[in-house]
Amino acid sequence: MQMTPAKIKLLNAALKIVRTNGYEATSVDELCRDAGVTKGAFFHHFKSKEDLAVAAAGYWNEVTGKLFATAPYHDYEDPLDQLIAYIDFRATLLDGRSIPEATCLLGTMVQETYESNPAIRVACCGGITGHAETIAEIIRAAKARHAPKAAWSAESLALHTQAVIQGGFILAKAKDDLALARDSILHLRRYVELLFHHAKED
Amino acid sequence: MQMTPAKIKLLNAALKIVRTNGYEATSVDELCRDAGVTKGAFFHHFKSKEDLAVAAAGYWNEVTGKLFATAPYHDYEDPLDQLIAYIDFRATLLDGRSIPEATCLLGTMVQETYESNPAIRVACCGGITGHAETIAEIIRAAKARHAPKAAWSAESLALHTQAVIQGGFILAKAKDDLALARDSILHLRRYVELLFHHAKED
DNA sequence: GACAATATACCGACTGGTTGGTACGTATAT
DNA sequence: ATATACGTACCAACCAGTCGGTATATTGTC
Repeated sequence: MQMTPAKIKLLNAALKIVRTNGYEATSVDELCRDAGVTKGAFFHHFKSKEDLAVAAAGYWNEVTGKLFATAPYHDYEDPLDQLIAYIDFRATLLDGRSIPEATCLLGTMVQETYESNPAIRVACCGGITGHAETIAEIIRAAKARHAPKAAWSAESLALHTQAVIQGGFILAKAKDDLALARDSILHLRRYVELLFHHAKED
Repeated sequence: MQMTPAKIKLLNAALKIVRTNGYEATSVDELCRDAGVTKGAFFHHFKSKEDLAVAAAGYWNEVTGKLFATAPYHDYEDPLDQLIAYIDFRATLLDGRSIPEATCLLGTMVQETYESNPAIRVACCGGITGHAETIAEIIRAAKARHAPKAAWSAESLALHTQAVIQGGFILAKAKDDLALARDSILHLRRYVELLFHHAKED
């Protein structure tokens, strides 16, 4: 998708401001000010504020999709190693970042809009489940190799990884400390290890 | 704290509407309409909308505090059984409820307000960590009895339980299905079992 | 126990600023 | 000559919050 400078600047502003203040508290004027464009430009590219949010979710998926596609966890041969490395990678994504920079646009937006803005909810759902599916693939391979008889499903565990990460962000926001998100990711890592360690014993 | 009818009605309206639409999207007028009182009553009892949010967080802690204090998980003798029963109890709290009814006011509010409304953030933090502390006590006892040498801390695991629950709510909102929250709680249950099962082996 | 004084609980019209969105103009590229 | 990409001025609706008012309890005084 080829994008004009004003559109990209508006999307980047949305990523930044919405993650900081949420969707409802973000005004179109503030978005325009931050992007350095006018309202005319805004409504030329997006037919409404809701439309911008949906586009921002898509843009977020593009940006983070590339980040994960080129991340080092793919380099391991054993899918279980890949999974553990993915979890560690999620932890390193917190390093040196402020809370708004570390948190997820989709989780932030869907919390506010799930009842009132179906279009945004669907866009956020697509992004989260889409990413979870890439992790589910890794888990499927790990399960096939190391725990073929395990009772849990790869899809469910993949979604659980996302729940832990999102929940960690909420605690981090509440306590104003990303260390809480890191701690929860560490528990997640231990869970996965125990899960496969346990399966190997049988 | 003795409360006048209008105040209680406003707080109950806040619990309902904020969990549905979020803090920013909830207007004072809507709150008054739902509570069946006027704006005069609102600003008589609360000096601002932010003040209402802080009071609502306190009210939430009161209501849920009683719920957990009288919950059946306390009846077990073994603290590990209590912990597992607590997790199961959290799962049953999802039964027959709509998403707004099942979700946590504090997690919803802090997501939107952590940067812009410090007073609300602090109130949410207090509620979450306060509840986590009651769980940490149970975990401390369980650890002392069953896993005294374990590497993880009771406080950290207690916070992790809250992160999983909060994260489950986000996935549930995204997919419009509370089953996702239930699934994550089930993974949490398994994690705790593995954690203690593993410790006993050593 | 009568009466005034004061405080509390609530009402509803109003205000000034902000909101998302529109109408219309212009510059540039094809 | 037409479409795209903006800019500027503007608007009605809505927002949180105010203000002067009333009704009812509570308290102090004799």
